[in-house]
Amino acid sequence: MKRRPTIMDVAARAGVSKSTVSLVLQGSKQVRPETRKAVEAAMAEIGYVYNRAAANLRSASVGLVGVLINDLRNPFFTEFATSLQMALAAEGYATVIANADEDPELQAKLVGSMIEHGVSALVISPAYGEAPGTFDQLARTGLPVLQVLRKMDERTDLFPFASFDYATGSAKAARHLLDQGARHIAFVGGLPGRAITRERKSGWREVLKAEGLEEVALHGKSSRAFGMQAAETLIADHPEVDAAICFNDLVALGLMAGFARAGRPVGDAFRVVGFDDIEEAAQSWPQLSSVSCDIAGFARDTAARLLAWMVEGERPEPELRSPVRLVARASSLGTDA
Amino acid sequence: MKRRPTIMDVAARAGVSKSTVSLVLQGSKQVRPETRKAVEAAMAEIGYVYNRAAANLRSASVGLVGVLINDLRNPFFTEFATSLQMALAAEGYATVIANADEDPELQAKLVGSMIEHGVSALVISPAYGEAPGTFDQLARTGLPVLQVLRKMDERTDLFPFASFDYATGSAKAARHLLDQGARHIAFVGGLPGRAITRERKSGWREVLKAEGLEEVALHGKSSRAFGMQAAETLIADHPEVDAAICFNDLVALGLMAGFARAGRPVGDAFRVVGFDDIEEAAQSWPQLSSVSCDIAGFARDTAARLLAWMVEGERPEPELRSPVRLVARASSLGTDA
DNA sequence: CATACGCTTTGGATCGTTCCAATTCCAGTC
DNA sequence: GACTGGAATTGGAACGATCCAAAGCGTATG
Repeated sequence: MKRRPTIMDVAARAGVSKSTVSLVLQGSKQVRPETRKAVEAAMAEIGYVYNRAAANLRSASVGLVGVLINDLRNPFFTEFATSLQMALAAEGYATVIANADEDPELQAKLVGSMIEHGVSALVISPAYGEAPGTFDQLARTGLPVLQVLRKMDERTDLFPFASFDYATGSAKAARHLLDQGARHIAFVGGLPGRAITRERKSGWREVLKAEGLEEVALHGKSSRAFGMQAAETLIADHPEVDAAICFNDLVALGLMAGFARAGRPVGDAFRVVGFDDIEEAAQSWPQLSSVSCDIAGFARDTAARLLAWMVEGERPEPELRSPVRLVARASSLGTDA
Repeated sequence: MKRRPTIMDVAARAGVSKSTVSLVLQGSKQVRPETRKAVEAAMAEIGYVYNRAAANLRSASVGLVGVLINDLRNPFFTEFATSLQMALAAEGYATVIANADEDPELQAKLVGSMIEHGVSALVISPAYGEAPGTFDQLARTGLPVLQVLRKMDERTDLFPFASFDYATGSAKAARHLLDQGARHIAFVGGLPGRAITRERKSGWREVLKAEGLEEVALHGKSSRAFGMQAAETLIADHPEVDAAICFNDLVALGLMAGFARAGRPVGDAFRVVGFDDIEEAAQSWPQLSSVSCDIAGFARDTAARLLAWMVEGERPEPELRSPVRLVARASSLGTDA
């Protein structure tokens, strides 16, 4: 088993000093082109691979960004993570993605592991729950840390927060359903007590209040399964309800499947709007109306804000809300449309 | 801006030498419990964080595994990656996940980046296409590399391969559809010419040949959108077809949505079986029959094989096929069932 | 009281890179 | 031919951990 070649081996092979090799590696323009060529040839010949650990030891590490996601199985978050990775890759930054699986303890472990591995910044969509000291540990490192999509720590001066303007989206959805003739709009999904549930309900609630309409809300896990179950509940216990805003598209798709199973397909007699506008929303039957969050664009903005912070030292504003857009499709417009 | 504390600072604070601190970090049992306590207290007080780069420099790096996935947006692969990460985390290994986005060049860059960051092993579900020298580069490093789910490099002695026994699954699905009374079974989805498409078709083809039945196959991207389009094609051009085996569940769900849109819901007059048994299969309407690949179990097995290789030096067998299971649901049994 | 023996602890060398100050090189000038 | 100045190159120190051989310490043994 031969050991991995180092810049010393490259230097010997190319007949220069290790310092010169280092300069070539850093793309310095003060080495003569011929020397550079020779060094590069030597590297190729002996199969040299850069040892970033050694480099990071000497100079403050740059170039590795940690992305920690509460639930990577949710396509919305997957899309965010992969878009962010691509945006950062375009700028020459490597990314490590990890999945906390909604487990605050695992999340704390992963944060520790990322810091140990020398990430120079962190983007985190936190898991809810008791995370003793995770954010204190982060604060102590002084690393740039961005909270996105969810907020665990209120110190947004330390950990700036960015998300979407869900409240306005929710209001848009409610107005749209009223325009389509709905009179009894339920809210379905979302765990009670969470900030994001409050936000996604707030616009709906205000519109209903303004119109003097009654509020029906069913809370639960944000899954397809809960959506199906909610369909049964609505049909049995709230027959007057003729439309629903769902916490997210997964719930909405489950709800539509539930109505289909009961022989009452969604579209004309019952209208549905979801949240997130995942890819599948445009491909379901009927096509699902949804409050569209441009997650890829959001990921690009996040990358830009993070880089401005890392490179220019320009601290982002503590709280940012990206605008959302209502995409009306057959599930709220009716199947003839 | 204060610099990050080192073991020297901890040592000074605890009144011991740096070597002792190092022993504590490594959990050596030859330090006196009281000394350990003192060191741990000192670490907590000054907020010490371990610098893994420095450690890896001295001792051959252990504990970081790279996971490179061709398409992380596909829930099947997301499930694999996250399950693998959790299985490895349970053994104390950190994992970095990256998404090659079906781009061989990006894949080559990511492989390079992972090696630079000192991963001690790699699990890769490769993107198809020209990847000049990516695997040669890997071979030179001598790292343990496992190919999973897809095979790019035929040198399975160097890069052992593991996947599912799709051929048998495909045969099971075809037999099942015949048992349900179908006579004209189409195969839908999968890009032509790819090994995985051949595998997932082969069992179907053999069964049809044995029964002397005609083969209809529609190839295309493995997406919902293609499934919907395929539904139209089948209805228009192949009205005799009364069942379909789909390349994966996404295509099957799209196909079902397409039939629903055409007013011909799947279940009794037309039967469908998919591949992968993703979570959504059990939650669609009608529920989707699927060739179930126990991806979480597969991920656990992969972790075990990888660790045996890394730790014991026990090279895995070059090719492994995990068994699959047909899960029959309403989409093939009929909606009354 | 000297010796031996575990159990703990320790100083120095080391890993592969970058940074810095110093040196060499080379053409141009007086 | 000596001197100058900028460009190119170089050797040594440094980064923060681990590893190793050796030393310290307290107790049991002869």
